[in-house]
Amino acid sequence: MKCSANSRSAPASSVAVEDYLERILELIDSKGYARVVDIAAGLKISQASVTNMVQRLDTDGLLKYEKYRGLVLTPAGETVARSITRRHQLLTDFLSLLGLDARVVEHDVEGMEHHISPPTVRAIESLTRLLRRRPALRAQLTK
Amino acid sequence: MKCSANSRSAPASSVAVEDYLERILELIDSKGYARVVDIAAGLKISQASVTNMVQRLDTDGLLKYEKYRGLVLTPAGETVARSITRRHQLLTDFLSLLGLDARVVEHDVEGMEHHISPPTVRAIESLTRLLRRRPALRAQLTK
DNA sequence: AATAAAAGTTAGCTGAGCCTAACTTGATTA
DNA sequence: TAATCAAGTTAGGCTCAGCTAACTTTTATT
Repeated sequence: MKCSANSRSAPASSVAVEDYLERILELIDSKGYARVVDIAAGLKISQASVTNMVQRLDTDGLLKYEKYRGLVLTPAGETVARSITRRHQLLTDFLSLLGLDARVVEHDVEGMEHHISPPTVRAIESLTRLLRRRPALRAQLTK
Repeated sequence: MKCSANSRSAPASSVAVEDYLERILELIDSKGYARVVDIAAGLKISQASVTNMVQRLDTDGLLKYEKYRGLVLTPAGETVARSITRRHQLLTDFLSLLGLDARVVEHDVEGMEHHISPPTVRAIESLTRLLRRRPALRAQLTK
């Protein structure tokens, strides 16, 4: 067969989907629930766009959504959300260790986090540990 | 004023625009010219899509395009193209030094290259030099 | 020079993901 | 409890960047 592994699944979570799930997980972890209005504010998009996407994420089995009532992540959705969150945290740690400005870090991480595959995540984790373990290395980075 | 620096410019080169310019530069550097059919093959999209985009890039001042005749990059286009090419090369070198498989490197670089800003480029260059200079460090990365 | 093949273009369509405006639902409070 | 206001939803529209099918132009072959 042409398609990989699971025959009836969502179309390999796009950048937008990952951004939504990441934000939703963060809201749930911090406030206990995720409202449309907060997701919209967090992603700096309109509430209408959020409603739309949330309906699609429900259809795709990434969350359970009840009109006007609220939403919860499904295990599948939480897996994606945790994965992107981990990549976000890792890249933030890594770039920060290189001495980059927090604003640059945030901006670049937001772009990069959607594009690193598991082996690369592991390799950067390894490198990050090394840089932490041996602060002297960091001193050699200037210029 | 609200918009930055130059009032009448292209909309801050999207991922797609960067992909086109990168491919065009590579074709010009290797064969001396860039044909629609080769750009299409390189990016794995239809010739029609290339024609469309090339017209837009002309409008945006990133290349000079003459129907049926061919195209050349403008200085502005070449600047963008060289910048993305540099980022591509740098990320490829960097991830390869971490011991990642060539296919993974290629895939991830293609995603990441559009999202690293100049300070991050410089920081990763610095780190890459360090890893090259001290091969023993690389040995400590496994696990 | 005629014709066949390759390259390039146009027209029209699609889907993702955003928007605004107008409407509905639910929560708050007078 | 009724009115108000915040939150949520729907409808319709836009841009970007891709597609196919049909057509035109250029190049190559005979």
